Amino acid sequence: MESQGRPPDSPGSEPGQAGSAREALLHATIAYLAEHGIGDVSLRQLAAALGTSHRMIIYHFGSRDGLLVEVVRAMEEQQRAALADLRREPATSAADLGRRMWQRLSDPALAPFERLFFEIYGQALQGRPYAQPLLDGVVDDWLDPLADILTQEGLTPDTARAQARLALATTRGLLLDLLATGDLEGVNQAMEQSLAAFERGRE
Amino acid sequence: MESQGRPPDSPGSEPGQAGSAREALLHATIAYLAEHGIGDVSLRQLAAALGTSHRMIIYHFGSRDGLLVEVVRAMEEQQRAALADLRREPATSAADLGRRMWQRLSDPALAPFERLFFEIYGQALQGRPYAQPLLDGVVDDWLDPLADILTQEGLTPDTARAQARLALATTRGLLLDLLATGDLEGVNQAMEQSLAAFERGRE
DNA sequence: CACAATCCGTACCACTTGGTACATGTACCA
DNA sequence: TGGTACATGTACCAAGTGGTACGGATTGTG
Repeated sequence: MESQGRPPDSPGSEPGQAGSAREALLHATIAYLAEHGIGDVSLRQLAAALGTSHRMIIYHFGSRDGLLVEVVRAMEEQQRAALADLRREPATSAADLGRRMWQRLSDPALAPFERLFFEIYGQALQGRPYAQPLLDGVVDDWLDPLADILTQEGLTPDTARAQARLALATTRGLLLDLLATGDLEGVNQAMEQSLAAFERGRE
Repeated sequence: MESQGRPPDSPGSEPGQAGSAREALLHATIAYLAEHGIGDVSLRQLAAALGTSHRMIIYHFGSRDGLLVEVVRAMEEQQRAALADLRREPATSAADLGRRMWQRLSDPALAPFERLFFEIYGQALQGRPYAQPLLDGVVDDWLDPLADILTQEGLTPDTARAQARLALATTRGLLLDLLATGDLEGVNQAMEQSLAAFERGRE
């Protein structure tokens, strides 16, 4: 008599996971936070906006922070998926690959998520516990695949790693700029300079 | 009979400003926030930590957000002062100047302030009103002086501006990396690659 | 002196917070 | 049919929130 009673709402979810109501709630939360930020959102505000009660959030995630942890985790998964996407595309050169990736990231449609990313990043740097999971791997998870691409271009492992780190930092720095100023053209020029300098170094 | 009564505690402050008690409170606040972040700090916690009462913060700054606005403003002033410092030093080349500036910024002693900076930046991107003053000029205030330095090196105004933007973004991106990973050596290597690439482009 | 201004503390308020207790509904299985 | 786990709503709580009212020092100036 170890499993009786009502199963989770929809049986089509991974084993060990709670039901799909939880999943739906999680994704709705991410969409909401992308628009409103994470800073001033209370259980009740959030629940009301999501059309449920704060009790449900507690039920599914244990606590407010429990929910936020899951949000961060889900966002990391999204990032990793984007990275996998990127690597599947056949690209002519590393620089061109960078160009395409940048074009993707600078799409205004992604801005809300990037704002959320930097907000949580900031919180994580200040030690807010729910945000900590983002910090682990926020750099390292990108370093290996980026360095891979660059070693395939003929860079030595050490240079490739440093260059990967640089590319990541440049991208994030320019995103920060873009989100603050909205000056897409100016930021694009800066990115182009960076890529051009890299190409010049390759010859 | 327009100015009678008790003057501010210490007479050594700008005219039109409130007294030095206010100033002292402000600086103590900055020091405190650098250590604890801005996210979860309430009036009362802050007042207690500063050895005063929350009433005093309201008295001097009108509201919690009023204080935070002043904190942000003061931090901007600090940034501008650092920039002025930087430009006063005679430097051999733009790249060397960049090296020295980076050495300064990557000093662990500055980490708390940089964490605070990025936290507020994140809040500003989400529209938190007190943080908005940081957003105006967070890029532009650096662009002109940096572009100046680069035009003096012989770059055309357009390239100088783009390069300035790039340098700023790279610096901030690498700081973000450094604060998350603590890997000073790795980040230094990336910065060195960036500066080397710039120098290579100059020949 | 009396007045004015700065400065600061105590007490209080209405409201919101995260979280809990408990009852209830619902769908499944034995 | 009755039990059980999932799911959800209502009511509640202690604690903390930003902010105000008000009273009182302190320290100058006329």
